[in-house]
Amino acid sequence: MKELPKAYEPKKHEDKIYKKWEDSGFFNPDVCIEKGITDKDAEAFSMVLPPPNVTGTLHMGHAAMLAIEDTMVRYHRMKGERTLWVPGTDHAAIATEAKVEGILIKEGMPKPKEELGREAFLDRVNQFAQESHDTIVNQAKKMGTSLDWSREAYTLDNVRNKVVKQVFKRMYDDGLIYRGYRVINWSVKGQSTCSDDELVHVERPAKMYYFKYNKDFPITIATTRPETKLGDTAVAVHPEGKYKKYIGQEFEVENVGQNGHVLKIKIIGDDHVDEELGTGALGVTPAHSMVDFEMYQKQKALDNDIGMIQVIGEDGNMTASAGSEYAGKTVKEAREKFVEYLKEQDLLEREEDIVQSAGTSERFKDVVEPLPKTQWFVNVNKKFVLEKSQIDGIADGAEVTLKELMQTVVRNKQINILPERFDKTYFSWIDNLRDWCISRQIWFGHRIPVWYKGEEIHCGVDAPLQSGGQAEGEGWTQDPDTLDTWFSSGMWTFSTLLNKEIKKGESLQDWLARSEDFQNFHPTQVLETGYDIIFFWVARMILMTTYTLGTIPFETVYFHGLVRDEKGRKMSKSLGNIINPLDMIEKYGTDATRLSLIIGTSPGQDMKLSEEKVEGLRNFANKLWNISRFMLMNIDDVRVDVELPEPITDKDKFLVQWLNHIVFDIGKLIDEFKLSAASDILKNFTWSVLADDYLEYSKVEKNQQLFNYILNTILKLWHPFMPFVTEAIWQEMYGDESFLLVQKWPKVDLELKGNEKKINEYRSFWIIDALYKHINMQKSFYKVSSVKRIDIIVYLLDIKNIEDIVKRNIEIIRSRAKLGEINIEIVNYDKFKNKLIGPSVAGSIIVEFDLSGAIDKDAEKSRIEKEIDHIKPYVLAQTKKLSNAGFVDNAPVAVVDAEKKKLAEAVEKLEALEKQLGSL
RNA sequence: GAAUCUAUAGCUCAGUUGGUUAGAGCGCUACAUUGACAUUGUAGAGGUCAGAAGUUCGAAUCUUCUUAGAUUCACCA
Repeated sequence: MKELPKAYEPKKHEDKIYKKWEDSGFFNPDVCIEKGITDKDAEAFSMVLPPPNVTGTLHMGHAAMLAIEDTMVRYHRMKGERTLWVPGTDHAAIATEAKVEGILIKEGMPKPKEELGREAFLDRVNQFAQESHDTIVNQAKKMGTSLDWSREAYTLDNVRNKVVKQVFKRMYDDGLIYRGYRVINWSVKGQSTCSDDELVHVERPAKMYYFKYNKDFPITIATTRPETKLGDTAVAVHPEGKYKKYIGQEFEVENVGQNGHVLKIKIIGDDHVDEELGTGALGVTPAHSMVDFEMYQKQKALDNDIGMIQVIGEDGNMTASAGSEYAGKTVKEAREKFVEYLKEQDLLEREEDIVQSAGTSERFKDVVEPLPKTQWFVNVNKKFVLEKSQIDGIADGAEVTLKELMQTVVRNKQINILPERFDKTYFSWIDNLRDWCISRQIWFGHRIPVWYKGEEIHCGVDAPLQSGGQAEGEGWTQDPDTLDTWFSSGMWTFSTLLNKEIKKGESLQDWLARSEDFQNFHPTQVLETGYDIIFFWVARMILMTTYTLGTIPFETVYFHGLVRDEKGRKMSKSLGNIINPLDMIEKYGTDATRLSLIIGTSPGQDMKLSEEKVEGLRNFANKLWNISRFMLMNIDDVRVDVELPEPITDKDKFLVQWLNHIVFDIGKLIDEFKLSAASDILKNFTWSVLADDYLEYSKVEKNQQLFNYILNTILKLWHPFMPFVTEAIWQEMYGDESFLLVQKWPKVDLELKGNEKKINEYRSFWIIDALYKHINMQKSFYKVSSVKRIDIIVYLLDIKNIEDIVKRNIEIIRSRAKLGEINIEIVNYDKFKNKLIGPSVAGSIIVEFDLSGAIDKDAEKSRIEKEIDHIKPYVLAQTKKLSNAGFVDNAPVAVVDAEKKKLAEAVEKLEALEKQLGSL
């Protein structure tokens, strides 16, 4: 017999247990195989951790992700699968660089990059990344994550760098990566490009100006950005619209915005122009608008070069091309000056207040300036040959585009997205996808593996060699830019599984071939992440993996919702509503924190979290502890491998069939990714069925071996959700050489599951439970102290065959309901004529209480009346339903029978109640 | 402008392919409590399932519309 302390104190156990788990090596599938815990031929289950930013700290979003993933991983490990969960961190290029730059500036270095130079600056960033890396890793451990730390990866380490370069080169050779002069999103503040997906649209008030370039120009245009009009080269009108006649004409427009600024404006036709909007004509500024640039390209393809004038520079100021009066002015100053000029010249027809949404850089927060620049792009529409394909519907050597690859694997369900509705989001994103700008003008990241020497370009994994074979060839300089961070994270599922030993000159194919982890664990089974990075990351992984390997990166994508506060608002510093997971862990324990992020949530649906919820689950963890404490006090000798004994008593049979059912359901639900439902059902079973009912009944009569079996099973079932408290109990029971972490998941007794007759027999205890609850309720209703041992007579109506079971369990009832004498009589209903009795139990048992005149007649009367009011309409409705030919003819027989039965029971009950009322 | 999601008890949510007299937890009310657990137990009050129309023998569940809220994408001349 063991005795646990009275309450579970998470802090006393969690860190100690985590350390034991880590030391055991069981997070590593190789160790599990070596120690004979996992069969080497067992099915694989692998997952990568969406790498948190190195400079980040744990927030509720991470906590939810870690809780959900760890629950899946632990379940599969216990099922005996070769289970691998790979950890890692993301260098988060711009975010990290900007953070370190900010720190250095604060420390009194106004221009860190200039002052330190590339190498020294990067040293500082790397140093910072290393330090904060440990923070996030330790926080992940606090969550109880069973990640295999021996395989930890980093998006910017040597292995990842090598594979990034290899893939870049292959895409370059396939013509999918190209260098082009195009309009990109430029962050003046960050002095870098950003991709379309990194823009956040912000609503802000603006003014729309309607004007003509000059008095002689025939068409009025409208714009919110007059200053860019200094760089207009065309006016676009609808090809069939009111300005049709001007199409093809060219105007030399003088004095635009200032004396002497001449613009050549061609009138072009374009479908994009909407006659109803603005003036029905728009000034085309190819250098400072994506849409205008596309028109420019379209015209060029038609051999009609309309030209391009860049009037805003990378510093955010007007260029010399804007004219001498504007050059060097800020955009704002230029706009004011231009509008002033229009007014003076009487060219401004009207201005209008509007709300416009402006694209801002997610990282730098400033409004981006579209401008033309030579950058590296991934062409998503170009055909290439996919040599080897394991994608359904695409053969080896087929010609495809990246877009097609991304579409195919989701459409053919090789990749399943949960919840399914994100399919639509995914497809519509791909439909509108433009070429992906991958070069960034920052230093922290994978440097573009391209070297220039005059007009020559060299793309390769290594720098171009001189003929002598020394290092970097003379005269060659590497492109200074680095790659978009998502370019490297796009390879995360396979780049983390590569053999860490790098061989110079080796092809990716050979490298993959000698990477055991890759052979064993790719594709991964599940990718679990927030839906906010579906485009950034999920889509890019699909792109990179299908391209590089001709296969999928993962089979299922599971999106969790965003964690919001109890009012459904986003958690933010300014609102002061942030719930810090580490505070919750400190206060209520990791298990409660984890479960609060799983129970009551569903995929893709934002979840509201309150401290009260975590608190409630802390209570549950303690309940589980005390359930175990109680059971252990009643077991002389606990055994890990205890067998399920053949249940003898009615209550044991009842519990056994229910437990069997639960084991089946939990497994099924987890397999279907319904973690919330699984934990909810399990919690309900544990608290009300096991603790409140079964264990209470067991105080009268115990079965040690069954206790042992139930306890083992319940701890196993809970382990994936609440790893610490369950492991703590387990090790109290079996010593710290035994790990619940790697115990075998409980099995469903299929013989019992399939045997309906046996199940019915095992369930028959329900009538005893109902009888007990009925007695309890009556005592409560009549305000009889629950401990007062009153006498009762139990009348069994001789219509149901329940005599045996009631007699067998009479002691259980007496003891639990705290009764005195119980007499059992088998009677006919007539016995109750003109008598005051309570309602029946299931229409077959009537209980008479000896209250020695304690009954309040009025109270009883109103109670019965209330019950009659409740049941009467039901009987009427039910009768009507059953006399409706439409129902009886159309509904399935089983349904009709069930309804008939329900009616019969209700009628019986109603009659009894009416009789009682009459006797009052 | 387009798409998607949400609307069920005071609060947070369940409600499986349409067959419920619509459930749980928290909160509230009353009572109980000396060895598993006050981080507890028992009982109770509380809902015309956002609104309207339709399909059906039957709708919280399916369809359409309306209202409110949220998110994403696009446009922004």
